[in-house]
Amino acid sequence: MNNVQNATAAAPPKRRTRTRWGDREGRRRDILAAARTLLARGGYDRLNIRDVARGARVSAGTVYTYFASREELFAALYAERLVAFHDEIAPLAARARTPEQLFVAVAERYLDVYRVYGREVNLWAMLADASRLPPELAQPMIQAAGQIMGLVGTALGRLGTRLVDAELAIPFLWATLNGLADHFTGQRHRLHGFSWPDMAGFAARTLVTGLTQGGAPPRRRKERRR
Amino acid sequence: MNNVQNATAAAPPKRRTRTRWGDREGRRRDILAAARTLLARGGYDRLNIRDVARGARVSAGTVYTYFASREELFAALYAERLVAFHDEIAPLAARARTPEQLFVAVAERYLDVYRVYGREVNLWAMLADASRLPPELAQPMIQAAGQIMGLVGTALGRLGTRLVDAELAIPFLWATLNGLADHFTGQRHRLHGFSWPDMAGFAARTLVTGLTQGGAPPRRRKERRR
DNA sequence: ACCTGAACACCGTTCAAGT
DNA sequence: ACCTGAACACCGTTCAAGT
Repeated sequence: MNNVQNATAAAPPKRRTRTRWGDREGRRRDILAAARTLLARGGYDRLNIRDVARGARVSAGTVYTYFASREELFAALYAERLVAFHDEIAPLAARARTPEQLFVAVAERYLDVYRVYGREVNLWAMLADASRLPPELAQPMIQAAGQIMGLVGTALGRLGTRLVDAELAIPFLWATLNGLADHFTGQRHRLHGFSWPDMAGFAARTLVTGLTQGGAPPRRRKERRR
Repeated sequence: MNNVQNATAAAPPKRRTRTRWGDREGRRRDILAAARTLLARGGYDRLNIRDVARGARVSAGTVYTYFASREELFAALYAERLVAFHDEIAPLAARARTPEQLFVAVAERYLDVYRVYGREVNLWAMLADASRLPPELAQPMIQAAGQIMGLVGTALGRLGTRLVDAELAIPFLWATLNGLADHFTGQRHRLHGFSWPDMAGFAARTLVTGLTQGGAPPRRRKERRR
């Protein structure tokens, strides 16, 4: 879906020189486009309202007639990115032949998302107290997150993977994936020498083994199945 | 000049009421104490240089004669906190009877560290390009981190836990622990209903199982050992 | 009705001036 | 020698004033 709408190159000047007034839709897109560019260049730190305004050819004050805050502007782009992420991993999830492959493919793509959107701001914290984000921005994010989880769940089902405790496994995987992404999008991983592919593969094998065979209380030591 | 450098308890007030001048050691402690209080109250966001200065009863400019930047002041406290963390978990690591217990105990304590120091700033990224942090601040952090890893390694050895690939397992565990801590110190975990003890226990069982039994390339399906 | 941009209330950091 | 605090260069955000 997104691909068609993104053909916003060479903005069409309906009016004369001053297309400005009236077209709020178009200006909103201009603002989002300028913000997207800044974000891609340097993450949340680079998302400067004055730069956004300059990029969208409006004044700083005008940005605030479209988005209540810098955080909200960010949230709008994040929601959009989650949908794109879903669309990216959908074919990969359908194609994966093992749960390990699935994990590696998803993690690989998630790295790009995290690099731009995941570092400084915790959007889910904003979602948690609902008052902070207007429903029209919160709802798409929640929906996209749900669809991503559904996608993974479906793929695991197709592969016949039986998780020990799916309810706990999903947030656990989500936290783990964030931890790995944080590790590898920062410079922290330079303190040891491992590459992302090595680590992603190792994590995939470890997690799949743990999530399909683990889960019994730690004391018992007979067989894995009685 | 002074041979007995370690006898710095109870700073001698050579001057009258204004002990201020001269005693740089003491003032450095004042600044760190003020910063520590602010940090405990609200994390990196609350670490405001003007507030630190006020708390230490010096001017804002003076802070910069002790620490080159806000980040460096933070780093000094972080290094200190890592040493305290090591001392906290040392007896727990010695007492743990299973690797799962070890993980839960360490993770539990780490949550407090992460809540204050781990959120906004990635110190390890600073460490990675060495020029950004002076050696006298970097060295204690690296040393503390090494001692913590050594502690965990020793405990695992005592318990007879054989990791599939210890070299990869350590950074993997570190990333995972950070991911879980981030999940539970933010508000994100409210989106599902699980408590920290439930999740910590689940993570412990999953990771121990995965790290002791996993690791083989995903295609082979015979026994765990040939 | 919609937009502008000066102004406000903050930051981290610097540096001439004081003692 | 050491400390001060005004000043600088930035922020996100607001709002009286323009069109």
